[in-house]
Amino acid sequence: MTHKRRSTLRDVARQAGVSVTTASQVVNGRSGGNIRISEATRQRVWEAVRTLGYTPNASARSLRTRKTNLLAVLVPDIANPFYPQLIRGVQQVASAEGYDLLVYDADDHPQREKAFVEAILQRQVDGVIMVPFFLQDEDLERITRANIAVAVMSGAPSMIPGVDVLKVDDTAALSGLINHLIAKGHRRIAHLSGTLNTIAGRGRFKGYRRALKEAGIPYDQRLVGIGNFRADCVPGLIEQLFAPDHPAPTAIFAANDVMAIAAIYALKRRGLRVPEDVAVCGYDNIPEAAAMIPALTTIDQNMQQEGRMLARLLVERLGSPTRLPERAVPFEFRLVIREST
Amino acid sequence: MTHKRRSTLRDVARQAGVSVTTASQVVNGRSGGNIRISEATRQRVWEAVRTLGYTPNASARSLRTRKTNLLAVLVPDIANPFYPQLIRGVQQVASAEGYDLLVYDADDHPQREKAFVEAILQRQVDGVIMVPFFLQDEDLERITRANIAVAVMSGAPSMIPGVDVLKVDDTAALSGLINHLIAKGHRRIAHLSGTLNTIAGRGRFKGYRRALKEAGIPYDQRLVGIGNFRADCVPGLIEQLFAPDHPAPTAIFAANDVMAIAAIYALKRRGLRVPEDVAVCGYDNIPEAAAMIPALTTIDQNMQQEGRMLARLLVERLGSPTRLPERAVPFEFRLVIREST
DNA sequence: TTGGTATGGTAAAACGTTACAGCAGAAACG
DNA sequence: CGTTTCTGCTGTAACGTTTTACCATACCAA
Repeated sequence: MTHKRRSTLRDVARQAGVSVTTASQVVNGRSGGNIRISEATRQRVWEAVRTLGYTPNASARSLRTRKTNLLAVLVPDIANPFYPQLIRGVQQVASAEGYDLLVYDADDHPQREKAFVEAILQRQVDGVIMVPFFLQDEDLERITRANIAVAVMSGAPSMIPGVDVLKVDDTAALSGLINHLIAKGHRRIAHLSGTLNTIAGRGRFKGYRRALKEAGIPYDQRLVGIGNFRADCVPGLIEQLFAPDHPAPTAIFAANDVMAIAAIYALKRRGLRVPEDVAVCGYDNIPEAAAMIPALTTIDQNMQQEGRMLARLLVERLGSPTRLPERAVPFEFRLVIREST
Repeated sequence: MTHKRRSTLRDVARQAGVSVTTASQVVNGRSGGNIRISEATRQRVWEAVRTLGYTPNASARSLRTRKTNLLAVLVPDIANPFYPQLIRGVQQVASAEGYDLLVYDADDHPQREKAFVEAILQRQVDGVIMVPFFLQDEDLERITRANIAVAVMSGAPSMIPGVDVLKVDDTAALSGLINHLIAKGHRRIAHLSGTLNTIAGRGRFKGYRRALKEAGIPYDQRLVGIGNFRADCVPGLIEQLFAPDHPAPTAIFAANDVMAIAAIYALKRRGLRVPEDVAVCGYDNIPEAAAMIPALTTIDQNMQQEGRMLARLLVERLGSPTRLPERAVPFEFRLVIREST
């Protein structure tokens, strides 16, 4: 069975008895400048559009206008509840502005991030939003050189021309969190780190060390477990932290909520109570954090709103006729103290 | 600052001293049929590609070939941990096959599902994968008429020509689950339903009623709370279920894990123990289900693998020169009994 | 009349690819 | 040596839009 050809603007024009140009102008709702079309022809064109079931061909349009109306978003691990929230936020403004969204899940593999770069270059997307874990500045520059707008969420605001960044400056929040633990009397505070070759992983680790230093607590290597932001690594790390060769921690700061929650369960399975025996806190404030028992103390970054902000930076840049200077927007953090500490 | 033009196939051809046609053939790695190109020319073309940093323009290519290499996936609620897993599965095979992925989060709004249809029609995506909650058969037909391959995950296998379906026939699993509860001695089994105008919501509700009937347990309207698949509705529903005007349930079957987990916490906050006082089970087997305490009894549908299967159905259909008949692939369920029952 | 200026349109050339048909030259064959 | 058959390549026409420049007519003022 051969499919009947999808109707084009030419068909519409013929049907309405006008030129292709006119049909195009009507469909695109042009009116400014010296484009004038009588109400009567408008009607006829729309009528033809309706009877033929015409839908514009996005490829042709993009080819001509050099605009794809496509945004891409790269996340390190879509299974982490943090990122779907971010994506939702991005999608809300993207779709309100007429953009569709390409989503790439790097699944924590560096080469998938690289592949992302290649893909968007071919696709000629209008803009990208990324939470890069492995990509270097040179990769970003390659993208901007291809005239693609970029907004990144990052802790290292390495000002690349034309790249907007949502600046994750969580020093204050991290200090607040650690100080909160200290105020509760904790001295042996452990850290479950994220992947350390990522910016977020390093940032949180550094924040932990800095806050300890400020409080005059010596750093103890045995109280740090190097993890990967995922739940699966946690049981093993807890094992290490509570090894009998050194005094056990009384509090744990995990690099994200996913690990913190996993830690709480691991502790419970060892017969330890949270927060009575060990206090636990996380980072992200994912939905589960508020719901669980004990409710998790954490740092909130309202991911949905962050997504919206990133998308907004992007569409502003895209909408502007002149080349905007890059911006660094700091993002608000909130220390959310709940039952787990 | 005006950007330097991105180089095209013409530039490559000129640089390599060959025709555009030849350049195209080399880049696309054509060799079959009567296309023959000497090794020497090949080298020169690739050399030119490299020095010019040439990247094919996807829009132009799509326009010409009528293939976008784009797949779209529609999910009802990306914040439900079930769907990111599905998306990941889809992406794994999609990207292995050279497709990029458009993701649409309906956020539980019917009109966003409608918008999805419009979007993919314009985009001329090659195929779509959907978990439609509100869309009707006629919407699907509209999509197939536009020559777009469709694979849906659905419990109502309404055989539309050209639409593959991953058939969610969970009757056996549901019976197994309820029978497990009955075997444990439960008679007053409550149900926290999902949104009832969705296929999944109705299906699970029906399964619950059927299983009760088979077991000879009378249906009690007061043991059913109409929910929405999200955690936020649960506390109120628990309130109702345990209202003093009727005997309280001793077991709860929630329409998905997200609600089941919320229910467990709501019960704990009321001072009830799970499973000693009330047994709770869910549906989906999201990652949290295994990790939490008490670990959740649930029905596993291995979402990542489902995503892979859906994507595979699609790419097979796309790869086939002849029009394949629609297929209905049943999907395996597994009753996962853990600590919560 | 002449010229100027709105008004409502149209023709043709892009945008960057790929598909199709064809065409030289060399080699093979009788 | 004439014909056929490979080999390796090229020219041109699409694909469906939007943009630019231009063209009729009609109307109005001088």
